Amino acid sequence: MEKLYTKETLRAMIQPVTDAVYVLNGKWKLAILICLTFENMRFRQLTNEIPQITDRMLSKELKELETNLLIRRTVSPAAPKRFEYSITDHGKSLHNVVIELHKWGLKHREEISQR
Amino acid sequence: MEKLYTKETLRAMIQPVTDAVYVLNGKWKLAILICLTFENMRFRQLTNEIPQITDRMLSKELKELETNLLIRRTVSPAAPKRFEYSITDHGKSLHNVVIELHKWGLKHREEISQR
DNA sequence: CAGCATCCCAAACGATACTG
DNA sequence: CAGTATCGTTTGGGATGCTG
Repeated sequence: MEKLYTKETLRAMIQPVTDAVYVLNGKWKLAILICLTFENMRFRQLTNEIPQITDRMLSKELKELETNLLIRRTVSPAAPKRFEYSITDHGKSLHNVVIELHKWGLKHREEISQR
Repeated sequence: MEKLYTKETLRAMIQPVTDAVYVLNGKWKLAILICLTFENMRFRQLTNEIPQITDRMLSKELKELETNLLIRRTVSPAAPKRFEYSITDHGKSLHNVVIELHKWGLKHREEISQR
């Protein structure tokens, strides 16, 4: 983001960037997405992967992720019914964002711990 | 984030990614950062660039950004004193994150508006 | 197992007024 | 200009218990 960017270009970035963080916000959203990146999971599996989360919050966060088309909930028709959560293509498109956040998160921890 | 990643690798990503969004969270943080990417700015300039923000919120967000070493506040010694905010190298290191968030934010808006 | 309902506390945010 | 103080509202989130 050097001076290659005009003021107008930068101004135009604010809204999309703000939108993005807004969607990803919530204490557990990224954790859930990262889990579902590895494999489809059921509700109880997710609570095991993310031990501190409560049922209430998992339920809420899953709904919001679904609303934003980042994950999908499927019910197997046959008894016993299985409820499974999986990441959508749109969710997968967060790949680069997650990678960059990860890199920067590590860097930031170092930076902060040094002072 | 395909199956190149083991479950352990993905588990290890959760904390850094969560750290990163935590730091960037707050309704105006990225907006401020993007503004300061273009040029150093004074308090009142920032409120002009980001019309909806209140003095209180700008003040709060600036402090948090400074605590996290993303921006710097400098006071010119000569009268009249000038208080200026500028982005730090660490703040600039968010470049890739911002770029990816921007790209994804645009994509997301399209995705959502289609349904 | 897969949640939802309720209650409650803390943090985020906004509006307004005021100060050096 | 560059903020701070105070107050009220809204949202986020934890604890617990209940349901199909």
